[in-house]
Amino acid sequence: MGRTTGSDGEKTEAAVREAAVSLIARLGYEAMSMRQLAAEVGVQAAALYRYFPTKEDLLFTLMREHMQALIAEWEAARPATADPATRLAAYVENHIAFHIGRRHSTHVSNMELRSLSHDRLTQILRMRTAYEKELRAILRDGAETGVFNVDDTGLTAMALIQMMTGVIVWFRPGERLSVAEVTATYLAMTMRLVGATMSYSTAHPFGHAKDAAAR
Amino acid sequence: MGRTTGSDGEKTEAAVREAAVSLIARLGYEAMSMRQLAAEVGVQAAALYRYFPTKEDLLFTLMREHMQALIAEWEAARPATADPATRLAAYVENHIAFHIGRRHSTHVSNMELRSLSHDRLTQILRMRTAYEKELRAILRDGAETGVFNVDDTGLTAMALIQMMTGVIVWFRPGERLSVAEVTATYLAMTMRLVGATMSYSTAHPFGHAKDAAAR
DNA sequence: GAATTAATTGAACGTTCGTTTTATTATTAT
DNA sequence: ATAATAATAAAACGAACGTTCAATTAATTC
Repeated sequence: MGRTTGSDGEKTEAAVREAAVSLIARLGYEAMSMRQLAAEVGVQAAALYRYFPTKEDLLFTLMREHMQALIAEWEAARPATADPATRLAAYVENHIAFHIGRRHSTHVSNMELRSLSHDRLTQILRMRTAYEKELRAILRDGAETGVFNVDDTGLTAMALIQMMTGVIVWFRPGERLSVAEVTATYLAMTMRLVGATMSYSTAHPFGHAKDAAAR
Repeated sequence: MGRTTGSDGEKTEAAVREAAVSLIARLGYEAMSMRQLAAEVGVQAAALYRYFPTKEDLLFTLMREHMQALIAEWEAARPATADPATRLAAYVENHIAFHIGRRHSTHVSNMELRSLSHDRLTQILRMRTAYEKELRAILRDGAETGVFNVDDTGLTAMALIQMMTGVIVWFRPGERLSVAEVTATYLAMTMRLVGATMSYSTAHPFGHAKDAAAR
């Protein structure tokens, strides 16, 4: 009853974050109790409040960092070229890689939005909108230069994002398909969907035969 | 204190179902309390237990009837033809119309699966799989007869369903786009996505110019 | 080595939860 | 009318919830 030998604030906080993402993804935010989370970390429930003032603060922190990481990875992967097809290919590849790599975190950020307060919901949605805006810009450029055949930029962006993010619902690493195969197939579907007529280059030119060109 | 004048079991049960779908869609299953639901119906919490033995029974009933309705509507809309493109068009149109018309119910059935017991989860997933199997069969027939260009039937089916169902996330009736416009655009995207080369007929040939043919 | 700070425990708080029980009233059948 | 039944209210149950508080021990600083 008191401080535990070898206890370390930073390690405990990291363990709490990790366990929380996993538990919330599996049980849902409302269904996960602070006592359950504490047990998973190997600590008493009261100890959690040293790191997160409330349960909602914990949820918000997880979501904010998820969105920040998503935006940061896209900014790192964004190609310098102005060619819409190449930019779209990079967006698809980055999006799928990120979401497959962070399935639990994505589940949390997509399914638990209603548990946030109004202000915090607005913050998260702002980040999401900023990320989606990048895709809309690519589609618009492609439509204007005639390399894409898109009816409605906004609608197509939403459809593509739903399609791509949906990969986490059914994809399980190590089963029938590899990440590279899934990415290649989604890339091909995306290019057909937007009616891409020109070739495009990809960040992984030697990964798979289908990567090389659209049609 | 006692039976209320004008009270009627059937009406109360219907009111409970309706209020439950709406409340669960808005707050989530775990976050909705039986007292909240009762208040929405205008009744005491204890009265709910006359119609549903437990909260989970209520959830399961809502989900089962949602899935049954989805399958029933598809069986009613399924065209007699063997032409894959026409069948795919009918599937897309039916799917989007159903999900836009039952946004709340869809939200419940898609987001609250983890609150079901193992056995009941299995039952719901079985129905879902049966429905998705229909789409896979259409894609397979199209791929085999050469009218579709599809890499992976199962993956494409999942991608299409995620894309189509995702419409409920952003679509709001009475805003920028009409249901007919959304359906037509999704149909066009679907046909490009599967690489359809032939024309197809639709159940709503006069609804929109884009309905008439692929490309 | 003493004082300070960091990390945690254990117990408790008031609230709310799903559910049950019992009594009471409206409706229906006889 | 009277008996039977259907539909509810009111109150209570124990359990679990998020959170707080005081005490206690480990690590760090001086």
